[in-house]
Amino acid sequence: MVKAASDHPTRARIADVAREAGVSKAAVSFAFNNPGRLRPETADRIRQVATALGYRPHPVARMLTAGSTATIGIMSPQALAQVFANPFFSLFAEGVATVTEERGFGLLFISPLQGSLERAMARATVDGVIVIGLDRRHPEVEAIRRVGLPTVLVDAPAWPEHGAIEVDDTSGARAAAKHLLELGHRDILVLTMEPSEAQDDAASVMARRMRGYQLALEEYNVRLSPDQVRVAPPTFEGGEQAFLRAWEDGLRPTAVLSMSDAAAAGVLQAARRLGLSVPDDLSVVGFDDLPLTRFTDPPLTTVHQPVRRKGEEAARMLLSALSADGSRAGEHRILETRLVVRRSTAAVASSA
Amino acid sequence: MVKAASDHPTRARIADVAREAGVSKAAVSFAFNNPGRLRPETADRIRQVATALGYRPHPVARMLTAGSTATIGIMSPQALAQVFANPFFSLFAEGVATVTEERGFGLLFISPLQGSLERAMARATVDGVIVIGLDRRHPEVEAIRRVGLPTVLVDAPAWPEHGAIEVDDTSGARAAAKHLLELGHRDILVLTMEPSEAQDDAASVMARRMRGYQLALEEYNVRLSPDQVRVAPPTFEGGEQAFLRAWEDGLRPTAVLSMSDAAAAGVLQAARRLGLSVPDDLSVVGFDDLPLTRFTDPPLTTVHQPVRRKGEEAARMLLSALSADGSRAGEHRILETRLVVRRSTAAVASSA
DNA sequence: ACGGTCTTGTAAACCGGTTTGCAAACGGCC
DNA sequence: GGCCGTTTGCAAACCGGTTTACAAGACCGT
Repeated sequence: MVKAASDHPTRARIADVAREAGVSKAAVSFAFNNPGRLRPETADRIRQVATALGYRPHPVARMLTAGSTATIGIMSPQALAQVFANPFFSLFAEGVATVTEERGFGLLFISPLQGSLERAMARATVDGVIVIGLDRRHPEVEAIRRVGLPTVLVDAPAWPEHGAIEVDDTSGARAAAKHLLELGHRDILVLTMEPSEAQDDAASVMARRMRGYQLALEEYNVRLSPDQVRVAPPTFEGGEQAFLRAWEDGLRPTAVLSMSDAAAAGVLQAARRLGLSVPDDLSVVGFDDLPLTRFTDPPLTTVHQPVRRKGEEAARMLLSALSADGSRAGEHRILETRLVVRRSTAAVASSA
Repeated sequence: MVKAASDHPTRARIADVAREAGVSKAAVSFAFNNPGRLRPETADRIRQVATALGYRPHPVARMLTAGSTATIGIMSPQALAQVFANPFFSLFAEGVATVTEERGFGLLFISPLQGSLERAMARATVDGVIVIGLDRRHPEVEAIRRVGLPTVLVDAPAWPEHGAIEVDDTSGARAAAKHLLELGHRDILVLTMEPSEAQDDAASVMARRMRGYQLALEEYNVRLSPDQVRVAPPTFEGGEQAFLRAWEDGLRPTAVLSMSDAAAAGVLQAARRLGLSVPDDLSVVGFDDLPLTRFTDPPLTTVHQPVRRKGEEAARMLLSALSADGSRAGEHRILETRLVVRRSTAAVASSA
């Protein structure tokens, strides 16, 4: 292995400082971490030599003896580029970051390395992991578990020994559908986020949301044909395309239930292109209540979930599991969702 | 120091595996990293014992001997929460991530720890750093330099020995202003991102953009009163507030030059509230060309800068500096900007 | 002058791996 | 049977710090 290259010429080590200052390595270490053990003037001299040499203790070596990294990982199955492109993640990370930062912890993003999450996991120098976007079926999850790193699972039912944070997707989705039904809509297009195989896992976010929709629809005796459920990746383009295609296929829904705000925003755009007025000709409901709903025209009716708080709670749980007390070790929280009615929904037009 | 707590009960160490398999530590190491050195069946047996014990080599220890962390840092002076809330950063990080990930590097975010970037720096286990949002005046930059970590500075002139990536802010800003002037606008409100002290540094992004605006204005003999230059934090709310306040102060600009897209979007919203039609009554130009411009109504005219590519280039430069060849060590690149005219700008109304 | 406590510093062990140098066992060949 | 080259494994050194256990002086009281 070609070491160096990383440490430019060669950085000063503790031994260099010790030699230069005419003391032992231990003394140098004390000068930084336990100055009380040294005569003040000795400590000063050592520190001076250290700064003169541009010495900084090698963080990795320090971690090794400390036995902890003071860093936690956020692990997700997507490539990092996708993660950052997704405003949902940014918001979640924001929540995590506020608490880790406040407690002096670093934050490392763990994403598949050469396609393997496990490989990435093996290289990750973290004290604990927050897993998001991974349900129990993923084999990686079992791998993580075996490694025995403290873990909090987000949006997925956890094993009893680990913490978990979920959100009441079903109620939120149900409220969204009910809202449309109460406004008189019967012809509804549903936009889900991923192909339906992924929905088979009853524990997945999408399955839970779909169940919520269905619950409300059944109350009103409305049936959804398979044609009325379409996949729209949670992006602006995803929603735009999906709606346009549905329109081309002859569908003429009066309302859209989207599982993501981004796709909902795309639908807004598509509607404009088709000359449809929102909400007069078409009602649209999103999901998540991301900041981007502030930009849309009209402002988007959507299901709010406390994404940032989800991140905060996950971080707090994990940190508590790390700190010896471990009070919240196996905790399992479900946060609430609620419908936020803005201006993208209205009563169905009286006739065609 | 309370070690453990991080390693749940106590994870298996290499010595445990060695004892259990009846071999030496060296053999265990070989079984993973250099199986050729062992008789195949021995290697197999060792690996079996290892997985049985749930052993994974301690990544920190590994780093220490490897002499490299295979991780690079993105350092910014803002708190992480702000970083993730800022779509500009997300986009930049996206660029960085695509190349680091592809090359098998991890990504660590470095932000001030208890107010000190230097402290954060000291704890960061990285092979190199990409610095963004920090100009040369920051004392921390000198500190980093002393530490001698390979560095690439983004949006700030670098020292000769380090790489740097900039963007031609001035030309972009100038084109934006010129565009408005050609449309006949003479009464223009400028929205900058931070208080003016920060603009004093001629090297700062804001100063460069302001210079671009001024250059165009001078060409048309248009003067800006101090009142016409306002601070709007690069957020939706920032732009909204700033415009409303200007309006209250009696200003009646026909156009707005915003240094951020987010603030520009806020202006759009404010205009709507004031009953102004964009672009008929008010023209708005943003900066950066972030994805959010897709959501605004009307689509935002803005200055495009290749944010993602900036991230990619920065990462590539740093990685090249790390790899022994170091071909691009002291490189200094300036990427282009260009005006993207969409639908938030139009000729000034013929009269009042 | 002597034993006891405090101060100041050092040597060595340790964290958990990787790598080098050496040695025992093995096999082939003359 | 003796010599030599491979295989296969081990012991020990090392990465760069921290921490423990101990020692040498200084200081103190009696």
